[in-house]
Amino acid sequence: MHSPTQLAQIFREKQLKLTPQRQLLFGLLHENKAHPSAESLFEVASKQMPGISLRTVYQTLGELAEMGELQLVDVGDGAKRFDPNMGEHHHFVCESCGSIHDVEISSTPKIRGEGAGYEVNDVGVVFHGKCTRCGESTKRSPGHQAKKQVAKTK
Amino acid sequence: MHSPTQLAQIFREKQLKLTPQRQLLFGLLHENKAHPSAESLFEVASKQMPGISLRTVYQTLGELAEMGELQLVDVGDGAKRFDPNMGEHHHFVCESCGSIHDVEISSTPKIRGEGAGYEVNDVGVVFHGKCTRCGESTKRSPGHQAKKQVAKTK
DNA sequence: AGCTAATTTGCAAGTATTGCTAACTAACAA
DNA sequence: TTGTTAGTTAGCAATACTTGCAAATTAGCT
Repeated sequence: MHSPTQLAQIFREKQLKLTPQRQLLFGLLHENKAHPSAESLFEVASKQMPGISLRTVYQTLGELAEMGELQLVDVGDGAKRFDPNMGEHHHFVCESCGSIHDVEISSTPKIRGEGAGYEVNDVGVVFHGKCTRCGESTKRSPGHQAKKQVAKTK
Repeated sequence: MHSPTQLAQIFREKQLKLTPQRQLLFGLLHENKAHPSAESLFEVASKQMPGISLRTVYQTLGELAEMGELQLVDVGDGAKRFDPNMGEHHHFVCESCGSIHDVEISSTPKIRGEGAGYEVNDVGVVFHGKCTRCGESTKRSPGHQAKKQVAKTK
């Protein structure tokens, strides 16, 4: 996604207000490689702006996604993740610690078989497995993080 | 997944009971290429066995998935889908009518970049776009089905 | 027919997300 | 600086999907 400064510009042009809530979120999302969920972003945002509403976080994330500034990532664990990296890439999810990493694949897969003729607008590839750290610790502890990131929220 | 007859055998061996509910579901799932959600299966099952509980459908689907008889497919539309086709394949979701089709891709993508070293256990590829029928009707109606299959439930 | 562990059910509860609306405020104008 | 107002925020209710729980039922065996 664009930098907070650029986003400010874009918002102004669209007659959208530059509220402190939005500015905070712009900053938190910028270059964020953690693939946060609305909830986890809310937690971080709350520290810097106590009282900010989870509803606002959802709202803003939704707007940014609609504007093409964020990519929605669904790794199948319930909550949607938001990724500011709009470049073509896919995701690796560690089934041990829940961390999500950007990955590049040799080439975006092409559909074959079954009649073809589909008009493909988007391809999502999600790998599940163990990340480097969790893979190593297999014979020691069952993962370096006690809980999956996802569970953190509750 | 195995045929209803084979499943019966497998269940017996595991001391699991062959209830009419299970038998019905075995039959409904066998060779089912519709990628049904628990709800949609429940609707169909209810016609043949009024009174069957949605809870039972969830229960049974969960058991079969755990036994490796069904594949869980998440296309990011809220409900999980169940696919008896355990062969290696991926999915195409029509963003117009919501239908899901099995697709084969030239080769399962391999991870490159970012340190690599991941232990990959599963790769899920989901294509989003327009299916043949919806692609055709683009200039006529907004899709051949009024509602997305998903919405059907509510 | 009787026993019992497995199963089914209904309902409450949990999680993630959106709809609605009243209160609030950024941005612009006077 | 103050006023105006359209755009925003925040809180809560409501929805959608799924699971936990406990009581009632039943398949499969003796």
